[in-house]
Amino acid sequence: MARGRIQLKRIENPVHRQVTFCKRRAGLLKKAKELSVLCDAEIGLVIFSSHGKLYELATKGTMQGVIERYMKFTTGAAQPEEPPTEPHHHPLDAKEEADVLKQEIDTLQKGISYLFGGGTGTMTIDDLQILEKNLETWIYQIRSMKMNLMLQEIQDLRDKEGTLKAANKFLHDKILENTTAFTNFAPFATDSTYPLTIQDGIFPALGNVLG
Amino acid sequence: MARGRIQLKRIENPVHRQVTFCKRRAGLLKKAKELSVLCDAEIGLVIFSSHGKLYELATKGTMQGVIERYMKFTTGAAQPEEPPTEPHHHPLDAKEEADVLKQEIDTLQKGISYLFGGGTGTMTIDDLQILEKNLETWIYQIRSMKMNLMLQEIQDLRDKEGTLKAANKFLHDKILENTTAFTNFAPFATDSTYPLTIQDGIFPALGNVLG
DNA sequence: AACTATTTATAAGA
DNA sequence: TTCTTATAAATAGTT
Repeated sequence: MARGRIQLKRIENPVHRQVTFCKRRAGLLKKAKELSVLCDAEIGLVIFSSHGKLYELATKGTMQGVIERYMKFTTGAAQPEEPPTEPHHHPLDAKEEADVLKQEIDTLQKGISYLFGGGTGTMTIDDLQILEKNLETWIYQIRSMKMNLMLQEIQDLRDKEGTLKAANKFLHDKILENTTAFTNFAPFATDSTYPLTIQDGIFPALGNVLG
Repeated sequence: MARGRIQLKRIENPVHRQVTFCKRRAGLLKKAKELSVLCDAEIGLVIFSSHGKLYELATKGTMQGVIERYMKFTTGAAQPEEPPTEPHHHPLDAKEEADVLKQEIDTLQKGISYLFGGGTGTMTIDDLQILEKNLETWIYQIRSMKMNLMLQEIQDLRDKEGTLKAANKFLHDKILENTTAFTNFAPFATDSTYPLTIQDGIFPALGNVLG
């Protein structure tokens, strides 16, 4: 970020890499601390250097606390949706798929780095071809499956919406009818005409939805 | 850091705090990724906003992997924490996730550009192979965008469904109420009680939906 | 969400 | 490593 840009790729010179690691690590830890203080956020940051050394930061408590909170969050949030009534209510976790793709992309990126980084022969054409095939297949299969599920769910919801709209209109009309009949034939029971007024207050979106 | 310093303390104004959180969170994630790539480090970063929302970054694999490595490191040669179920992930906002992936792809594309720019200028087999992958990332980007739109539509339809369900139940109850009052006070108008029967016949899915 | 004046971070050099 | 310094990035305040 100074005296010339740098490419966003692994620094090959080990001395440069080490220096940059020191500087940027310090910067990153500082930034993390600042964000935590300024915005009242809990942050856990773990850095393993390429040599395997560990650097860590946990604001608001210990790293254990952050990890536990993370665990609770990830395992807890994934569970609570499982309505057995509908056949097409699979949780659409794009996250899981995204993680898979992210890994593939990382692998691919590493392959490219090897390829033009002196050509030390770690990645062959065949390796890349296999990698590419895998990625292509993965993307196609996962996307295809997910797309089908999503299209199905959209269709189901649309159908349900239509049914509900029709039912709603029907019931609405019936209330009008009943109210009219009621006031015509039994004016002494006018207290039962309030629903229409209350309804508009309770469901302000109703006109929008039914209109 | 711009247009005047800020105190290193919690920002009291909630709007300012939220804006700063967004900006600095993006900056921190970017810095973390850069450090990982430049210096070949494995980084796990977990951010809980003050409102409890989770943001995470794991370079080189999953957060589970980082946590396990951290555990192993801190507890010496302790057992790697048993994987609870799957490397489950919370349903992170799809747009957010797509943005992250878009950045990954941008990085990948930048690497490809570098390869082309720094090369001899002629297209080798390797170059063509990488170009092919570049095209693939474009496909992915387009699909990612489409997925976001679909997820949004599903959410909208779900919201609408909720509104309709509530409105429907309300109207349904009102009909019951009216009908009861009616038959109590005006038994001569029993023909107005038919809706409940017809309703079940016309909308067989209604019970399912409302139940 | 953009813009821009400043502050910060940092790459290169010593 | 650490210091310096020129320059790139980040971002606070504003629109």
